[in-house]
Amino acid sequence: MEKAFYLPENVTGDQMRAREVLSDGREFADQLRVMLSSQRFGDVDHTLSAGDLVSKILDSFEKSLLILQLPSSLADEVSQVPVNSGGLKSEELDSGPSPKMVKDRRGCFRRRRTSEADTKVSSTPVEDGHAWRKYGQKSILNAKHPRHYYRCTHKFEQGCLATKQVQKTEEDPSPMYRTTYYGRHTCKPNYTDHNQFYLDSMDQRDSSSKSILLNFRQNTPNFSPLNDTYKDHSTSIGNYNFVTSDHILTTFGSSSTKTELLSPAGSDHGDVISSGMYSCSTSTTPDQTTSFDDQLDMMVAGVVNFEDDGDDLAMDSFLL
DNA sequence: CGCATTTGACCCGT
DNA sequence: ACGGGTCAAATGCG
Repeated sequence: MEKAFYLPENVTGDQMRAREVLSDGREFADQLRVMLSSQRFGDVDHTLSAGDLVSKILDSFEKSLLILQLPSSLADEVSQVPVNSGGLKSEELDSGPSPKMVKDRRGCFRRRRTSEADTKVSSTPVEDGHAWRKYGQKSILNAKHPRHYYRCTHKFEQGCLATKQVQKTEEDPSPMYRTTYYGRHTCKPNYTDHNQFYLDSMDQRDSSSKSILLNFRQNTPNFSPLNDTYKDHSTSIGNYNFVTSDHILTTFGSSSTKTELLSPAGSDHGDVISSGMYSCSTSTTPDQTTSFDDQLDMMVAGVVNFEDDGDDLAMDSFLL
């Protein structure tokens, strides 16, 4: 089934709001470019303020994308709200946990409807660097093994609605694990998590540890930042910057894992944008000092394109 | 003792 | 009615 990314009619208000937010992002990116052109990397204080700007840019993108995807994403979120979130629930909260009333509320959640799902199949259970808490297990019809249900550990602290399902499939040569992710991680993992994941993915060095780069740029065919120089050093994890060798990588956006993005489920623009991480990598070597500024230009240009032509996002993705 | 997992109940969509 | 997703009490574990 194909998911409509955006329906222009009846959403002019959202469109205008998205433009406003994207304009903010463009302004922040511009400020960042000015900042970076006046100073080079290596200054700790400067890096911190640049990080603030990156966060603001990120926030603008996140908000605008959320606005533009409101029809579907909102429906998904609403579908996960307890049915009895009205009078009955508040009544119980006021009177304390009465076992019988609590029992009556069991399972009173609407089932998730058709939301975006990313599926990954691997020979071992996926280690995606996120903290999951198991909340259920079901035997599935015509399946030899039960399905396991996980939610983000930070669901209640940070309202993160990401969930995943893991099912062992009976393949002939060896058992495979099918992991299906629902929703995006809106939580902020701590540095320890990130560092551990970073180390893990660097250790594994297999196909699942490849990074994906979503580069905001115009359709300029002469620009190819992903030459061999970049391939071995760029790793993107969550919202933080990582320097590997002589490269600095700035990662935008939150995502559950990189490998999720490689699944067929993210084949259209809407899915990729909604579930992906948006990153921009560059080098700090002297002969490539213009790269970061160029890419910031392209990131801004991508926003401009978006505003000029809402249907054509003019964004390309690359595998590193 | 606090947190995670297990497991049967409960509810929703088809 | 049934299958699947989620809740929450019971249980396990460090």
